[in-house]
Amino acid sequence: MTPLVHAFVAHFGEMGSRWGINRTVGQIYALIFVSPRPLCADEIAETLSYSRSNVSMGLKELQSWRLVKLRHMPGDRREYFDAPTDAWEIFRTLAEERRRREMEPTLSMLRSALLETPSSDEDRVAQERMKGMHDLIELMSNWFDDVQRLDAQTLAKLMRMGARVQKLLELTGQLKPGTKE
Amino acid sequence: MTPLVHAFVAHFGEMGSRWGINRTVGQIYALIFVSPRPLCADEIAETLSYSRSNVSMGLKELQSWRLVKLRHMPGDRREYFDAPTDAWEIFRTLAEERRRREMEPTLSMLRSALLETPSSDEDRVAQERMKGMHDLIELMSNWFDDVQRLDAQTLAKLMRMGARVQKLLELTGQLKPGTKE
DNA sequence: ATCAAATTTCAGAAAATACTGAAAATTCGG
DNA sequence: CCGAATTTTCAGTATTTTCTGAAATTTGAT
Repeated sequence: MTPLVHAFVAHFGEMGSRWGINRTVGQIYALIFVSPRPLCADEIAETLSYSRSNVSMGLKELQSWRLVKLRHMPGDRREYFDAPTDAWEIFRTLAEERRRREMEPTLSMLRSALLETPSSDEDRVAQERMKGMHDLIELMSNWFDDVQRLDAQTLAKLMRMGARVQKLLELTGQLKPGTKE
Repeated sequence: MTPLVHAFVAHFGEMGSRWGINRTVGQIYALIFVSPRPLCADEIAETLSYSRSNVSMGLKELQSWRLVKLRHMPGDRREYFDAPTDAWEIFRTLAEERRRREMEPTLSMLRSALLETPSSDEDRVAQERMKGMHDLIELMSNWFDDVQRLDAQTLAKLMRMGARVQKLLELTGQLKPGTKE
């Protein structure tokens, strides 16, 4: 590993826990991401000094996140892995997986909590707040869904417009501030 | 705790680790969020059966996330805590803190990695990929910044428009698909 | 200033998570 | 279908993180 790659891999190892993956998984991903060619488990284990079995589990985890893809090299039975390099594609995948893992379970818990008949004033207050949370999460979830369908270029343009989008829409009369709904 | 509140608190405890906070912190937050009045550390420790010191640390953590606010009750020297109930405000806070904790460190690592002179073809490939990642993270970061400034109502409207925003902007001629930049 | 009430700190215990090596299972060329 | 190459599983160990209780510190009313 060159010093440049080493620094990148180490950073992903350190950040891993903040991102909800562990050190090994972070480092494996980083290594595959910058590698000019697909890597097999043995090479990864060797490079990062992790046991073969740990790398195997890490690769499973990365596959479940859809962050790495399984490849086969002609005349070699080993499994090789590479990672999408298009940042937008990675972002889409991550957003989708995070929604699925971090938002959906909460959304369904909230949905059923809101169906319960409140047994006290406390419960009524609690349900009110859960309603606010539920509605926002649902809105965000649907928005994500929607926006996922735009192509990367359009999305990039919209992002570069940022808040100016609002001004523009006001002009078209589609978005009048101060109007309900 | 009523069964309704209990279910909510338990869910936040379980999801905590996925969200980058621990079980205690998740439960403390959930409890404060649905409570009709501010709570003091002792009440929280009592209700959740955690030690007083654990609750103290959890509250520190929640304050560092700006998810709970310190309050004082007249004639009582204990510290009470409540949480913003406006879902949009919570979302803004979370987005900002997550950017700060999960994106900024990586952005600065990438910035310095991109300043290095590549020592090989491997490094050149690695830098190319890091550039793609850097540019997207930076774009998202700036977009967040920008969008944070819009008021909740406008933001909600924009989200409800979702992908339709694109169609509308095409009409105004501000966003022509297939045009570079 | 004093002192009791309240909060924080921190070293060590408990719990959860990550990692390894050996054994089991799978895969595929012959 | 045999057997070597490869991957996966899993029980046990190591590491990290969380949690507690006791002691130290801070706070504010008198």
